[in-house]
Amino acid sequence: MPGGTLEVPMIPARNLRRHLDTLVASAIERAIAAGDLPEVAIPAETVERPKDPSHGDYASTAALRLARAAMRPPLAVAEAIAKHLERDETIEAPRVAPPGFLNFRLASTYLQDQVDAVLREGATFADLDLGTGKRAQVEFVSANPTGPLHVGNGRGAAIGDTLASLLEAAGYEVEREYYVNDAGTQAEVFAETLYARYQQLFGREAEIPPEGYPGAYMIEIAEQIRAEAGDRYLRPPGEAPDPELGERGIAIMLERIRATLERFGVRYDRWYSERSLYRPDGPYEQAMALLRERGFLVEREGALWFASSELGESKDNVVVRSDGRPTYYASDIAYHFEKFTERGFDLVIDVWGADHHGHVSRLKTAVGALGIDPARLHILLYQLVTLKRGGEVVRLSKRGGDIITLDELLDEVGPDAARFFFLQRSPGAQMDFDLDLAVKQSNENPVYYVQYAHARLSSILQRAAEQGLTPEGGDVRRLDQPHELALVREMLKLPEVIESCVTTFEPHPLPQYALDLATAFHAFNDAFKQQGDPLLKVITGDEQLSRARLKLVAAARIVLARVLGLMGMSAPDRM
RNA sequence: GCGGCUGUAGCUCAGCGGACAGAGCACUGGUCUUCGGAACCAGGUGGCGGGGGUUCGAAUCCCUCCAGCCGCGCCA
Repeated sequence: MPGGTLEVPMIPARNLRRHLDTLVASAIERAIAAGDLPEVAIPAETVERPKDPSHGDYASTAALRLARAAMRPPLAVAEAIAKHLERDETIEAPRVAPPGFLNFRLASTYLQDQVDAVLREGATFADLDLGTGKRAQVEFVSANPTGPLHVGNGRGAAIGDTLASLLEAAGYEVEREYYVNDAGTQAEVFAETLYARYQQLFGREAEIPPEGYPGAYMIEIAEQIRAEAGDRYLRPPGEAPDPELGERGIAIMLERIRATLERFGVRYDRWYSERSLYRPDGPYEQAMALLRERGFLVEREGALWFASSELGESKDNVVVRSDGRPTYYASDIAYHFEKFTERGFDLVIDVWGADHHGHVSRLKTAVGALGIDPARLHILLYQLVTLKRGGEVVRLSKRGGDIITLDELLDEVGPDAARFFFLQRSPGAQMDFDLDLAVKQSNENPVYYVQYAHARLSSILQRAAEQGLTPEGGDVRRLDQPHELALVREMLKLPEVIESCVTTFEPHPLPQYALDLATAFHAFNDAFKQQGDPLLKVITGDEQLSRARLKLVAAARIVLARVLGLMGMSAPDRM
């Protein structure tokens, strides 16, 4: 640190946009005070990133928005704002561009200083404080433990897990949860199917129920139980199965699901049993009591209904069937009641397959009826996945039980590529998963392009270290080449990318950003080849310059590793 | 029938009120005796499903039509 000079706290990259917004707003105020602009309301948040980098790093549309109220041409308004704009260390002089934009370019010295800032912040670079002090829960996958996870569940897993990581980066304290449907009809049918397969192993005639699970995995589970417990669950013909058999089967299925997810890089903080909602004086009883108290429960046709039509829903919905058993809807109400009250999450995110979208509004209505602000619940829907191979759609037939499992996908393309491809598309878009492209270990595959950049970064640092060269003592002011500054510019976008992902609850900008960052690095790294100038290499004869560039390399590596980490992908040092 | 999602470059998809519409793949032509070529540079490609409207400005908002998918059980 240079001594003697006044230390002004540097504007961190994560606050740049807001900082520029403030600069523009106060410039407008001063312009008004000076009589260069008439009295007008000051627009908020006018600064954005222009699509075209030649327009600068940021641009304000304030003049375009004010023109009408100010009764002046937008260009004149822009000039007036520019005239009064206070400059600081972050930007160069703003430029006015037709039809009335105010364009900002980050100052080279600011960019250079950010390299040191990244090195100082390390893995916490790009952390935000949006969620500081708040607790969030992300519940995802939550597939019925009645069969193996399929490819669609993989999409939900990638989205949910990455969203959780993004929330953590934004300062939230996050819990990842899997809701286990171990109660209800599906679990019963599963148990019946399992008992049928189990009996078959002992040579009995037994048929799986019409709506049962025909997949071969049910035979495997039955075999596993026979191997562990012999004929303990065999009952006289015609009798209902031992409830413990079903439980044991579900436990086995769940363990398989857990192993698949682990392989995919997903770890849960909690596996929440649906059945546990029904404990005495538990969430189910409490939630229903509260709804009854508030007059939202009505008995009709022998069943108990939630009077959701009074609350704007298209119809009422059954919560307790006429046979006395609660519906899944009742479970979900109780489950969410428990999330908000007993566990006190500030924010709850459910990641669901789009086939459940009809349930979204109903659940939010119920949450509201329980006195909880429905805005605290965000339900993220993702569309179905189609697999493609050789340009042909891989047909998925659920009937025959020959779905493509997530395990099979992981066998074929590996977790890193699978996650990258799942994350690339916005959740709302149906996606085609191109197996051919995902498997390719070549430049055609964006996954390797990104990871390769990380490996190259690592390799440079290592090679330098072998020559006794480290970033230590490098002077970032030596970083003045266009490719160097372009790389820094790209690095500084990460906090904004994270903020955007978190506020929209959608992680899909991450892969594109990873690609952009990798591109900026590759261009920087190969500039010397392109320009035929060996002095542009990181490791040159100029030791001080080398150290400065090693700082840039080390900082870029930190940022790229962070992005890969957020996506749940590995950041290899060699490939 | 009602409701939701989707329709953007040859393919897969971003962009969702602002500056000539972008990325990856595919395609074409170059670079470099390579700090790892799984690299770099350059190039063409569409005017955003059709129509109407709002706006200084629309792929982005509104209306309508068309197409695909999903939902509308005392299944989850």
